[in-house]
Amino acid sequence: MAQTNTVTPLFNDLAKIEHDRNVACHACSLYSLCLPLGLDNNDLVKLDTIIERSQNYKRGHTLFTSKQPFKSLFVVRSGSFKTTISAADGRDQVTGFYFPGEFIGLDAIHQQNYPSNARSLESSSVCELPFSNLEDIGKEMPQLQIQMLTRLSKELAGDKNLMLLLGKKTADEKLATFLLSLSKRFQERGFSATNFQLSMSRSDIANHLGLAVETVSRLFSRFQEEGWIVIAGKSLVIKNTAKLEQLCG
Amino acid sequence: MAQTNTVTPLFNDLAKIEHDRNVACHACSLYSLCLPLGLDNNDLVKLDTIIERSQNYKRGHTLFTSKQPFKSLFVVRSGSFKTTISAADGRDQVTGFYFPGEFIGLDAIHQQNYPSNARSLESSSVCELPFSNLEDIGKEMPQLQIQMLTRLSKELAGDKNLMLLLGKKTADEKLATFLLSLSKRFQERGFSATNFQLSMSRSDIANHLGLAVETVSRLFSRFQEEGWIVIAGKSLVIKNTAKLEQLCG
DNA sequence: CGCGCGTTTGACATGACTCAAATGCTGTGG
DNA sequence: CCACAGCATTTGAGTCATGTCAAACGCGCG
Repeated sequence: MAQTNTVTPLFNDLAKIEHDRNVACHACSLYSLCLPLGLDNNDLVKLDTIIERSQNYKRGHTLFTSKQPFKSLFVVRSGSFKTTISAADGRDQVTGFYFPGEFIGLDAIHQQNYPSNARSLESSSVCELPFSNLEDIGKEMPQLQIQMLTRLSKELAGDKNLMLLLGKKTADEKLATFLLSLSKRFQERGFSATNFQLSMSRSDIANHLGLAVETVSRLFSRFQEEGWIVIAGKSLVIKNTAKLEQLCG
Repeated sequence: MAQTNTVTPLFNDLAKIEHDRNVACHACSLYSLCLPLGLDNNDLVKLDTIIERSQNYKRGHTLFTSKQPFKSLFVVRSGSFKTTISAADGRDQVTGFYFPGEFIGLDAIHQQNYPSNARSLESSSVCELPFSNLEDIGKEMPQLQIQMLTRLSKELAGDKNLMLLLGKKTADEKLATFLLSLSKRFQERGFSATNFQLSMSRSDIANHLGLAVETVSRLFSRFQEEGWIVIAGKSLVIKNTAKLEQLCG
């Protein structure tokens, strides 16, 4: 249980990370998690001229939908987002949740229009990378393209694991896996691995994990009865990480 | 029903596409589907010196497993492959099937070891791209990196659709979607969209779709009773594409 | 402060799984 | 070339995890 939360607030608030639109990459608190990692100073300056920093969006803001032409990639600067794809009949699947430093729109690079939809789960902001520019400067900044390849590959590997989750895991295993995945990502961002806010709704979680809302609700209740977590609305405390790891399957 | 099968054999045999190890990219029958697309002549010559063409593997050959260090990407030259990832307890998920011209190993770029396993489903061969080299020549052949980005993005988009399938679709919808996906990929390779061989076992199909083998078997039987397909062992004939499309959900 | 929606909880239904057994196919060795 | 062994596939019967329907609750937003 002995967590080393050096400079960590009790509850994360990703929306508060960075609201200043004028912070350059080299001064951004996300520097070590974000795109510019590995770029030299010259390239960093170039990148700063390309990136467009968004205003602060409120909850439910649509970054893009599958009907819109692909123009830009986005990196979350603060807050969080979800992406979804829609079947012909309107059913949709939450394909991912995105936190500061993570890319949104990587699945769009190869085509005219975004194949998915992206919207904010809370007060949020992004850095926007116009893609036409990015392609042009590929030759000038090969290191940036390597970064892009790395990011794409990482998301791909994550999605393969989600396929394992959706295809093979039980409801218990799904939720345990999901909670630990969130935990790890919060920790990577310097927040507590055991105390955080779920910015997404129960129904978003259920949808993402291929479950019914009611099932997720029941699981939360049972996990709490068992003493593995404490859940109150959107606030989550993980009390028994080892047990959850064991549950992951 | 009026299919225009111009130069198409009755049944596809991907294993027969190209067995000559000495065919250079520019002369390869897969040229238009493969990596070199968009490269100028100079780059194509360079690429030819980098690529290593494998011998002909037999069914069940392991290209790599998740324990091995990441060295190369592979492009299927003939035959077909499946990739899987394994959970801690040994359960595994078939994450994809790969046909001539398609990349295997893209999810490995960002890390030391392959995160998944790849093995051939039939007599098969590959072109191997040692990745260290590829990274070095990124500057020289930016167009190649764009191709890589495009491929990665395409696979990512495909995987998002698989998440929709695994998370939201019924067994009927899953199988219909799967069969049409195969159909489309065969057609892209110049084969019949309605007559082909399933190189993967029922249990591979079941696993990939998040179903039990018995369910898949029953579905094949029922689809046949309904007159939508004719299935005999590994040979499939699609009789009613429209119905399957309607079933996709 | 009150309305509305998100969440929780309960009761019941069912699609798909598991277990079991028959059948069929494939590759191998005599 | 055929016979056999072993594995893949099919088919049937019964169960179960999770979904669906319904209703109460309560938090958060306006």
